[in-house]
Amino acid sequence: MKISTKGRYALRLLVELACHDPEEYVALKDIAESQNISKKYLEQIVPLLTRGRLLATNRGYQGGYRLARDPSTISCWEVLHLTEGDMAPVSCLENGIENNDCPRRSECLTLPVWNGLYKVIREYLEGISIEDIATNANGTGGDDYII
Amino acid sequence: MKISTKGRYALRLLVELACHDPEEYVALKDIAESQNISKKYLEQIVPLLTRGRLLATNRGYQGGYRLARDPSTISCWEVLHLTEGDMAPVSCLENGIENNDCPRRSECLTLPVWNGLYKVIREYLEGISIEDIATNANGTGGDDYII
DNA sequence: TTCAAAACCTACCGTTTTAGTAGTATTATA
DNA sequence: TATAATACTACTAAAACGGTAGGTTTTGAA
Repeated sequence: MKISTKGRYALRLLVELACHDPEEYVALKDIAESQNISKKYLEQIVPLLTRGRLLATNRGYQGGYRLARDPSTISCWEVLHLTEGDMAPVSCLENGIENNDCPRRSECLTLPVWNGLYKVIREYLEGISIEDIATNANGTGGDDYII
Repeated sequence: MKISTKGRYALRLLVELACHDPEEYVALKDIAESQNISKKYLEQIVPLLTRGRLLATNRGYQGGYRLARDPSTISCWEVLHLTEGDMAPVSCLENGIENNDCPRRSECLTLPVWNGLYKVIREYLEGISIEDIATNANGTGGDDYII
């Protein structure tokens, strides 16, 4: 039950970009350095975000990445869904509870627990935007977000 | 970001026991059969629950397991914590946010996101007991728990 | 007292996922 | 055309996952 480095690094990268001029293209090298993440590994993560239309890219000299949308419209959920794949807490829910082909489905008493957990996680992460994080919008100076 | 079979099987086992006479010892063989889970694999999971004082056990002829506590006092959180280990969504939080020794800790903008996620997950799972599941306490006939 | 049914213990194992590294190709600008 | 950037693909060591296998110990009944 862990978020992998892919999702965590992607989030940090997007937050960092949200702190830059929205027009400016930032090179992966610089992000990797300031975030202390392997640039080569980031190269592998970033295409997930460009394909998901979260990042705009510029190749060649002085190229780099910038946010493709306003950071207030990009939710954590969207980022993690792109990088972590399906965020369902159990595989039985991966294609929606309706398309569950488990033979025990109808009698499974625990399935509603997982479905509710899925919902709780999704709603929490949908409620936090990249901008929220970049501006430390929980504000209180506390250690967590209360939405 | 998945609950493994250990946690899922453990939950199903406890729910099944909650449906039996609380005094009766049920053999693992029977649980494995009715739940369609490898008995040998369950043998590996069950000690986690006995050590956690959720199960009482009886060895030898006509032995088996029964719940050590009233199912209304056993929460999903407790079960998953015992079987899945620390349920923190990122390793940075595994020993509590205070004992995080990451050098980036103080400047890490994403940490509060994970801490809040941790909280949301914990509170949801703490709110559901084994008895709730066994009696299908969400009641509505819906697909998830709303606590 | 012996037999059988149960829990208990521990080693092993194939597969998948994770967290990268490495090298090359392509693109764009000065 | 040199250079600095992204893009793509292959590889890999280590860990986690989901079991299987085989033996030991305990207990109650015949």
